[in-house]
Amino acid sequence: MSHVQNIKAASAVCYGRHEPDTRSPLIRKLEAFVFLSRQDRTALEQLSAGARLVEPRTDLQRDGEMATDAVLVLDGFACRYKHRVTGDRQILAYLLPGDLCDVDAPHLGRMDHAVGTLSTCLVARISRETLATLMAQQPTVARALRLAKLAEEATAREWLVNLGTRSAAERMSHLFCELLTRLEAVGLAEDDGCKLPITQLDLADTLGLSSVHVNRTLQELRSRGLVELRGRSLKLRDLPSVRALAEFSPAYLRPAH
Amino acid sequence: MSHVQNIKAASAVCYGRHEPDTRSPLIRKLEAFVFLSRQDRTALEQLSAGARLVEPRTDLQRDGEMATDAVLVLDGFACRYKHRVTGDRQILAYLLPGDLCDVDAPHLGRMDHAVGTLSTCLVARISRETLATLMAQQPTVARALRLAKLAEEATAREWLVNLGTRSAAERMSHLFCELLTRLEAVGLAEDDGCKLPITQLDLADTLGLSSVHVNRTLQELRSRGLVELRGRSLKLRDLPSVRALAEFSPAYLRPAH
DNA sequence: CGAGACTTTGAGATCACTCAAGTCGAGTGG
DNA sequence: CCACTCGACTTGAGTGATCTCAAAGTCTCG
Repeated sequence: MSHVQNIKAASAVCYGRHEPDTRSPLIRKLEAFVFLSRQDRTALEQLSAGARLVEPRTDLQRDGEMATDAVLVLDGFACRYKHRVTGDRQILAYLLPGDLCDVDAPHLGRMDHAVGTLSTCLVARISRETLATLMAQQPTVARALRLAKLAEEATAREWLVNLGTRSAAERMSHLFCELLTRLEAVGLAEDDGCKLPITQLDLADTLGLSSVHVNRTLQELRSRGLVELRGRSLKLRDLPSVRALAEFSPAYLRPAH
Repeated sequence: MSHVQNIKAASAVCYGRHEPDTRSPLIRKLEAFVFLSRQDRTALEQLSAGARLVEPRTDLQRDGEMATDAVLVLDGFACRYKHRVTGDRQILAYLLPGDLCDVDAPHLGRMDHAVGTLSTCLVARISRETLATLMAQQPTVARALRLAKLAEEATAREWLVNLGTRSAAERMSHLFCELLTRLEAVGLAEDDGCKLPITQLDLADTLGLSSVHVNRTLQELRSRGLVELRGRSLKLRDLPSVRALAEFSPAYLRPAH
């Protein structure tokens, strides 16, 4: 139920103030890496303050500009991406609820890629100073963020293997397994299914395929009883087979375990 | 003349003790990012102590094992790579002279990929403690290493674009431009040429192509007067055209500039 | 109900792959 | 010094995966 369907629905979203189960996805994610104290959680919850709804297909950071502050995704799908001069786009990574991106942006000069929303997103911008204070005062949080970064790097390596060596069906299965696992970690998946609020064109630009071929591959996976993707929701009908096809093993998403 | 041709020749290599021009490649690389004091340089030179020659195709860190210490490449080509259960291999990154890899390996639990030599290499292993001391006592060096890491990440993003969106000839050109630029930075390239001590099969596993297709693409680039690769040495005969074909811009290799 | 974005389908073209054979070159042993 | 071996490179021919182009179908939202 968590993905922002439209602006009105999302306006009602409220994180972690009264109900124990509606922790911010950032906290849920980091708790998979470390044990957070009450102070840690409080500090993290404050990051969500001032979150704003952002339309689909909106840039959060532009390629070539100075990176100013970090971006925290609270709901919806965003991504890092790069455009070629030919107009081709390659998506480099997905930013899902709970992902805090460009923690060390300040070090970097100009961005060498862009960050943008795919669906409507609930997003908080976090200033360099806020972040520095957080990292200094909550060392456990700092450690968790470092581990999250390592997971991000491992994910990039998996994507290289995906693009370099796997067939269309394998690539797509691998991506679905990864997204499902990551969304499960923040409580946004159940029953081997999750929201997938992106277009087939987005998938194509992620997997290095044409959108036509994405469509046909999707049909193939469905006809084999493996995967179903209708509306904006994804269901892995036969998780063991999908994992086997993709050679997916979730270990890389949990470094230091 | 810097690449290790064979074991006897390499045994004579001696870094930065007497001659000002034979600085360790690590120092040359980091000086592209920051200004190093004499103490910084001395500390860095000590890392090269105890370097050993390693045969081609030898693992330096195995996939799935605990990462113990960091690896500093002083000469030769090494890489990060991953094997699929099908036997396919994907090379994830090249480790060239001056590259210090897995600085934060200690954080990580088990390696999610392997590191191995492609050619004969001169390699120093650096313990976690040595590294920690260095980072604590030479903050400038620590900063340079962080910048080097950012460049590594940017490189991985470029590779994703390469594998996802570029044709065989474009991919290969892009890789050549990148390697040339990186080797230039450590004084191992001249005249738009450099050593490239790897096989066509290695190239294939880097570029996500078959070795047969690598061979044919190489011939195409040569017949177009762009690139020559014979023996183990590479020459970009028409650098502007190769760069244009590859859409290569070296900015990503120099963050914060 | 109309417009625009997204998805689906068909058909032909192309890029890259596989398999298999043959060549080349460096190193080895007789 | 030659013959042999092994790994790397090259070549040809056929195959298959994926792409492009173009048109039609569907859904959503105003």
